[in-house]
Amino acid sequence: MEIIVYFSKLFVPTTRQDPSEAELASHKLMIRSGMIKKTAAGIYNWLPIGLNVLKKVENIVRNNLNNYGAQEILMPMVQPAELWKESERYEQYGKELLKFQDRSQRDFVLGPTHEEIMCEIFRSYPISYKDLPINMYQIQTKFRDEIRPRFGVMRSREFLMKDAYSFDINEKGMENSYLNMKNAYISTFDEIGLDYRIVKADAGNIGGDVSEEFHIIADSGEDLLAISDSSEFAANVEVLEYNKDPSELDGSDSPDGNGKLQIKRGIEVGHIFQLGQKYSEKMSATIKDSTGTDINVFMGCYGIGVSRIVAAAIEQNHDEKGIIWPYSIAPFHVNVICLDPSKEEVIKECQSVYQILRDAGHDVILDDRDIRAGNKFTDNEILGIPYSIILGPRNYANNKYEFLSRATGEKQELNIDEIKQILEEKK
RNA sequence: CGGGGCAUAGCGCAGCCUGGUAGCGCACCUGGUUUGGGACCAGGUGGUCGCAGGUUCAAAUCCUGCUGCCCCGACCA
Repeated sequence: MEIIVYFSKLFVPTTRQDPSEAELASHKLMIRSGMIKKTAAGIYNWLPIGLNVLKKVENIVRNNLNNYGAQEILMPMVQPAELWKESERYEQYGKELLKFQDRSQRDFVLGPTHEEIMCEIFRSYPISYKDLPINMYQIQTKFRDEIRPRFGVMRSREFLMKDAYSFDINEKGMENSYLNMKNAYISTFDEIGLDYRIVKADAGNIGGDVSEEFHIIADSGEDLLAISDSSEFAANVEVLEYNKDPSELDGSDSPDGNGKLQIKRGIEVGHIFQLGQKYSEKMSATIKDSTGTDINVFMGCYGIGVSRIVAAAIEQNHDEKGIIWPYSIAPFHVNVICLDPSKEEVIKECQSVYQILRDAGHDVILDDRDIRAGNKFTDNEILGIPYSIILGPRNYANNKYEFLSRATGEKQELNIDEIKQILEEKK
C-alpha cells in the first residue's frame, strides 16, 4: 500500500505577505509558496514543493533526450584550470568564471559549462568514426558568477542545467545531430506545455556558427524577440543588424520578406549550437576517418535551463491569487482538501478518494491540517495545484464530490469516475 | 563596475531628523469560544537594532569604515 502524502507532514512554509526582496511575480510566488529559500545573492535552496516541480521538469527533459538517443552521464562541477587554459577560455570567459585554488594552490574553476571536460573525455579514448554519432548529456548544478543575479532562480548564479554534447565525423553528421536535438527540444517543450518560440540567436561565449534559442513567451522576459506574423521567421533582436530602437522594429517588414515583425518578450530556456571544430581543434579532440586520417571531431552543444523553466512556467501561468501549474509539472495534480480531519468518517473518505486517484496514476496530496478552511483554500491557490476535491461533513455521505479547477475556478459536483475521466484527459 | 536604496523578532514595517536602553501587524506557543473562504477574546515566547570603531554621562538614533541585500544601467545562457 502506498504511503499517503499528508499536507500536515510536508514542510511547506507559505506566507501571506510578499517578500520585500522580490520584484517578479514568479520570484514572489516561489517564495510565498515555500518552494525556494535564498541563501546568498543568486544562490537558492529548493524546499520540498520546489524540488518536486524541479524534478518533474528534469524528468521530462531526461525522458525526451533518452528517446532521441542521448546518453546521460555526470561530470564534475569542479574542473582543473588547465583545461580552460587549453581552450583559451580561462581568460576569455570573463569574471563569470569562478576561479579558485585547492589546498596545494592548484588552479580550479567552478564549471559554468562543460565543453572542455567533454573534449577531455572524448580525446582520451580510441573512438572510431564508426562509433559516431555520440551524444551525451548531464543534468547538473552550474555556477556562473553573474554580474547581477536577479529575479530569483530566473537569473541565479547557481542553477540546474541540462547540457548535452554531440560528436560527429563531419559537418553533415553534426547538422543531423543538431536537428535531432532540436526535435528532442520541441518534443520536450511541447510536453511541458508552455507557449514558446524558437528563434535565431547569437552564439555568444559558447561559440559556433549556427545557434537557436528556445524562448518561453512572457512579458517579463529579458530578451526581445522579433517574430514574423505570417512566416516561420523569428529571431532574438540581438542578431538583427538594425541600428534602431527595438520598438521601431515592431510592424516593420520581416527580413525574409514574409509579413510584418511583431516584438515579444521571451525567457531563454534552451539554446542549441553547432560548434563545429572550435573546441576539438584547440583541445586536439581527434578521430580517425575511414582513410585513417585524424579529423578534429565536429561538435554540437545543447543547453536547457531546468531551474529557469520552473520560474518561466510561473511567469506564464499565475493570477493575483497564486500559481496555476500546467498539469505536466505541477507538484501535485490533485489536492484532496479535508475540511474536517478530526471526524473519522470524513478523513477516511478522503483517504479512500486519495487512494483511488493515486492508483489511477495521479500525484495526490491530502490536506489534513487542522486549520480553518479558508487557510487551506488560500494555500491551495498559492500553490497552484491544478485540481482540488473539497471534502467535508456537508458532502462526504453522498457519492458526489466538489471538484474545483484552479485555472478556471469552476466548481462541479462529480462522482469519482467522472473525476477520474477528467484527470485522465490531462495526463 | 557606475548610479540609487535598504539593513530593527521568523516575515512585513515604525522608531532615527530632535540621543535617555525598543514597538506595531502577521506568524508562533497556552487557555477558551469558534469552524465551507486567511476567526475572536485573554495571556505568552521571541531582538548583542548587520559588523567594527569613534563622539557622549548615555547611541537603534550622531560620525567613520566595512559587509550583506535590493533596484536601474552596462554585461551575460
